[in-house]
Amino acid sequence: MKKAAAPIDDAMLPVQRTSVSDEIIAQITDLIERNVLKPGDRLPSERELCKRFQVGRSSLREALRSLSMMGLLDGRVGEGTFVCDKGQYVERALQWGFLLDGKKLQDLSETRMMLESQNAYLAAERATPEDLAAIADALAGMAGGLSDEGRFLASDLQFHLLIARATHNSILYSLLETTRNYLQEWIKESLAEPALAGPRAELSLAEHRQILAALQRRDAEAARQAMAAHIRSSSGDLQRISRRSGSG
Amino acid sequence: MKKAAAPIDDAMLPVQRTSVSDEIIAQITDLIERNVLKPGDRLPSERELCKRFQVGRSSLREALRSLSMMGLLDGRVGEGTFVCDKGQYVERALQWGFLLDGKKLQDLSETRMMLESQNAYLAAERATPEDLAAIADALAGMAGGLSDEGRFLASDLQFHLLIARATHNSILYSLLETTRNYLQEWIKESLAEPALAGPRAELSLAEHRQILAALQRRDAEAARQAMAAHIRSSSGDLQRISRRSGSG
DNA sequence: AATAGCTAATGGTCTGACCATCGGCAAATT
DNA sequence: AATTTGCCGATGGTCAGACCATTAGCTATT
Repeated sequence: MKKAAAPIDDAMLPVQRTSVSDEIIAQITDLIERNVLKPGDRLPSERELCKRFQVGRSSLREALRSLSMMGLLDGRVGEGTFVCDKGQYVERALQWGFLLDGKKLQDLSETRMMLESQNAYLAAERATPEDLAAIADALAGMAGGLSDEGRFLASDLQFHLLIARATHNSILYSLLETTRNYLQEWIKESLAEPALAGPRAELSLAEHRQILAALQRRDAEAARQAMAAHIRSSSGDLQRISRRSGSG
Repeated sequence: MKKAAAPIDDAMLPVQRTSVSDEIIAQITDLIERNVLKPGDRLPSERELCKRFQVGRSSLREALRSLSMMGLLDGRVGEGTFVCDKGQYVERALQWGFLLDGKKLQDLSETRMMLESQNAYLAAERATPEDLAAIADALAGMAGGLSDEGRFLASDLQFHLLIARATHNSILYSLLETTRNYLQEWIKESLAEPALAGPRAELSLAEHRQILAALQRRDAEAARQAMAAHIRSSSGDLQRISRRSGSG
C-alpha cells in the first residue's frame, strides 16, 4: 500500500495542532498551579481577557466553562470569575468519574472498604495528638447524638473523614471523601429509611470506640481490622438494601 | 440584625437557577449513561443540535466543550462529534484531579502502593484461569525483554494492570491505571535515566515471579505481601531520584 | 485504476448585540 | 441619623450571523 515514505517515517510526524481554547486552558491552569492566581482571586472580566489573550469571547468562554466544570473557576453574574478553593479539584474530578462509571455500587463499596481500613492503618502511625483529639470529639458527638439521627450521622461521617485526614495524605483523603459522599448520596436517593434504630446505633458506637482505642494505642494492624470489621458490619445494611431495591 | 423572617426561614429557600449549558450537559450525559448514545456514535451536527435544543450555538458549544474536556465526547473538524469509548471517563477525570493536586509524588506513590497490594490480594481470590494466563504471559514478556528495555517496561506495566483487572473491580482498576500512568509520566519527565540495569531487572523479574506464584496458589495474603515488597523495592529508586532532583 | 480537483458539510473562531443579575451609590424616606 | 428605595454601570450568560480550515466523498481527468 504505502508507496513513498520509507526512510522518513520517523522523521515526519503529525503536525502539532492546538485549539485556542486549549491554549487558554493551559495558560490559566498553569497560573493557578504556580499560585500566581490564588484561590479566591478574581480574574479580569471576560472582555478584558479577550483583549489580553487576543481571542474572541467564544473561545475564551469555552475555556472558562471547561475550567468551571472541573471545579477550578466559579463565574458569578455581575461579579466576575473567581478561582475556587483548592482541594475542590480532585473531588470534583472524581465525582465526575464515578458518576459516569455506571454506578457500580458493589465496586464502590469495596473500594471504600479498602480505603477506610488502610487509612486507619496509616492514621494509627501518623495521627498527631490534635488529630486524635478531633477524632475523639467526633466520637463524643456521636454518643451525644444517639437520639438525634442527623447529628449522629454527621458525627459519624466526621469521624471517618478525620481519620482520613490523619493520614496526612491528600490523595487518600480525597479519594475517601468522594467515595463516601457518593455512597451516602446513593443511599439517600435510594431510600430514606432510617435503618439506624437504637441497637444499630449502639453497636456502631461501640465499633467506633474500638477504632479510636486502636488509634490511641498506635496499633496500626488493630486499627485496620477494627475499621474493616466496622465497615463490614455497617455495610451489611447497605448490601441488603441494594439487593432489595434495584440491582445493577 | 435579622428583623423579619423568623418563621419563614425554612419555607423560603433559594430559587433553583440553572444555566442553559448545564442543561445540555445533563441531557447528553444522561443519554450516554442510558446508553442511548453508544461509544463511537456520531452526534448530530452542532447546527442541528441548536435547533433541537432550541439554544444558541455558543451555549451548545460550551456544553460540548466541557464534555470533550471530560473525555466524553471528541469533536473532529469536517467529520462531526463522537462519543468516546467508555472507560476513558474515570481516567480522564482522575488525570485532571491528580494533575492539579500539587503533584504530591509522595502521596501518589503511597496510594499506588496501597492499591497495588490490595489489588493483588483481591486478584488472588478472584482471578479466572484466563486472568492468570494473561498475567503469566506478561511475565514471560518481561523475561524475554531483558535486553530490550522498552519491551521489558511495557510488559511490566501490563503485568500490574492485568492484576488490577483480575480484581474485576472497575474502580480499583481505573484508580491504579491512572495512578501508575501519572507516576510513570512523572518519572519520564523528571529524568530519562534508565535505572533498570541488568541486576535491577533480574531482581524485578524474580519479585514478579513470586507475585504470580502467590496468585496461582490463591494465597491472597502472600500475594499482597509479595506485591508490597516489590513496590517497596522498586520504588526505592524513585524515592532516591525524587530526593536528588527537585523536591516538592 | 489511480489521481487530482471540486463541493458540501462540519467543527473552530470571531464579532456584535441583548438580557438578567449583581454591587455600589445617591436620593428619598422614616 | 439610619434605613430603604431606585438607579446605573459592570459582568457573566445567551444568541445570531458570519468566515475560516479541514474533512469526506464525489467527479472528471489522466
